[in-house]
Amino acid sequence: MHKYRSHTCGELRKSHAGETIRLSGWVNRIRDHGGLLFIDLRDHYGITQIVVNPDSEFFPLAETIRSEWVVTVTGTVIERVAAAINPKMDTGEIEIGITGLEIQSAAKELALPVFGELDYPEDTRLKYRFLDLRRERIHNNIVRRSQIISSMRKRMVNEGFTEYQTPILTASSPEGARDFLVPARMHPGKYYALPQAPQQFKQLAMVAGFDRYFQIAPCFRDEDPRADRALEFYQLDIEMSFVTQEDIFQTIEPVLRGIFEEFADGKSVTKTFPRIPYLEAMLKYGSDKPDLRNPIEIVDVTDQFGDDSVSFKAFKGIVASGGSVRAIPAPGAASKPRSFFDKMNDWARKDMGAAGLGYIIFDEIDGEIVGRGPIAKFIPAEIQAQMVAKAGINGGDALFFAAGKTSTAATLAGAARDRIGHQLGLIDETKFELCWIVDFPMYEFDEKEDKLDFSHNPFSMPQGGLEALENQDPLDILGYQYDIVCNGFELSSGAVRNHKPEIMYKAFELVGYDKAFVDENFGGMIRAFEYGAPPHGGLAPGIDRIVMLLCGEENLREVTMFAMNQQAEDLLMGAPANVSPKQLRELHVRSVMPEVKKEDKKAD
RNA sequence: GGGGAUGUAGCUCAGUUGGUUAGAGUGUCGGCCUGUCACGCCGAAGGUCGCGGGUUCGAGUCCCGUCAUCCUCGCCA
Repeated sequence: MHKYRSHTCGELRKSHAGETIRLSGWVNRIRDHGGLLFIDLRDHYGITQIVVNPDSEFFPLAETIRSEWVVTVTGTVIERVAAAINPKMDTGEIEIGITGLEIQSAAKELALPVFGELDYPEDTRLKYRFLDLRRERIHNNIVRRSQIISSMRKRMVNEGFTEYQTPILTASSPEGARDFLVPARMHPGKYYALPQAPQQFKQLAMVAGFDRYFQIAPCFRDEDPRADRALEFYQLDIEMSFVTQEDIFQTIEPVLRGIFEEFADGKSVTKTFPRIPYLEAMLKYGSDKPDLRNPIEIVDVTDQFGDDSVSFKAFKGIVASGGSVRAIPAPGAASKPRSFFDKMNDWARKDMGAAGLGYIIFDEIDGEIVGRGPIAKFIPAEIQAQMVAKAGINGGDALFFAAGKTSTAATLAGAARDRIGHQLGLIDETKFELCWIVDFPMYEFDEKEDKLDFSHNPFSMPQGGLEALENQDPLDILGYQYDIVCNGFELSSGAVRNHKPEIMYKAFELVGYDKAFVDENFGGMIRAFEYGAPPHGGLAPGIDRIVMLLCGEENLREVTMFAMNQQAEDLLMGAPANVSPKQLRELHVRSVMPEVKKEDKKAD
């Protein structure tokens, strides 16, 4: 018999009764009846109950065993009597009568109990990740992640894509996120950068004639992490040649829908992804990553508040100065207490930094819809009726109002839409609602820098091409740029690329970068485009976020085997860490520590 | 860097208007227990109430500062 096991802990059934077998695993749980001892033995595959009788020579040893020890058990498969069957366990119809026991590895008192579904502090979980990962939920998540990635590969290959690798040590590129840098030992003072994405490489692969590229690509961005954002993450990176935006949609939508359907676990998945222009998304949902499970749709009521008959000065002033007012329906909110509306207002002021949220509550009285609330008296019934009609609401509903500069009002309205949707329980948790957001603007005005900037991806093809760049107001130019959004999370970003050098130079010129800058920073790609570049495009769905959604989790760490905390520290491995002076010398690097605040300065 | 929440036994938590010796569950240790599967029963050990200062006759509780963790804003083309 094999030294450690003949079967796994999830394998044995009634049909094995009478066989002599050997199992190895962790002790999940012990029930000591004094005269009779039960051990639940767990491995990756399942749990099997071991029985030890007091007349067994191994009884004294078995009594010393504790949770999470690793043991090897030899024994006979016994069919349980009817009363002893545990229908909750796959192996619940049998148990193992022990004839041999070997302790492979004992365990200290646990810093983190494996058994049970309790929540534990993140730092403890991360420090003892090897224990945490033994726990059923996260263990299953990690396995599911592997299955999802495996399915992605299979689907991509079936669509005629080929997987290629691109460098991890590459050149820093300006714009975008902060790069992780790696000192170049052989080139004092110079640095490699870890790729934020293999963007330029996959485009170069297209120029090289490979077509239909994909990669499970590791990406690195040195920015502060969030629940849905990590320093290092994986993209299903995709690029195709000789394609229009429509070709890309037709190719990728089935892949992504297929992945979601395969792992949705009973939740419904959007059949045909709606395509929502960016401007429409910003108006109706106040976000470029709308949660379409939320039925609320925002409407613009700037004209209503601008009407001469309205005397609500705060909003009239905003309208007069070119701002906007957006109305957010709150279905059924009329029955909510005053505190519901006050709290929304407090939230807008405190969390959103807004002046506040106006609101009107609408009641149906004798067949007529009548508004009430602090600002209702400033708005004539006729104007209120226009708002009701525009928002498509009824008696018993309310309208919140977000006012300000158009972009500010839109964003505030979007945040309010999310909040109202959640608080009124309008979010259908049984759905994956996917959509394309299309027609992103090429440029936006950067208020802080007081200059024009790329709003999305500088390598995208502007709609209208060179002609648009030369003749249109840059802020009106749209790009062949698109996102995939699911349940309020941006899953993917992509574009038809700009493969013409003259359009590239012009696109950069508009944001203040001259030819020399482009040549210096994107020299490889520009050069490539001068030697026969195919029209091409692609996108890059974020694998971690997809897995997170499909596992029903709200944090990437729940689907990441070895994760960092929010301070970007690996508490298990102790990264980042000091290195020796010798290592630094070899790299021609010296640390310059930040200045310490005065009161902290203490001799130690 | 800003905002919010949290911090009490190995772990999960309770702890009232400030008032005697800070509790429970679980785990650990000891005893009992032959059909449990969150086994049960009895007992014991286990605490810098995150840390520092202040108010007070008296602080886990109130105040100030600070640290840590998470969420979030900035940031993430």
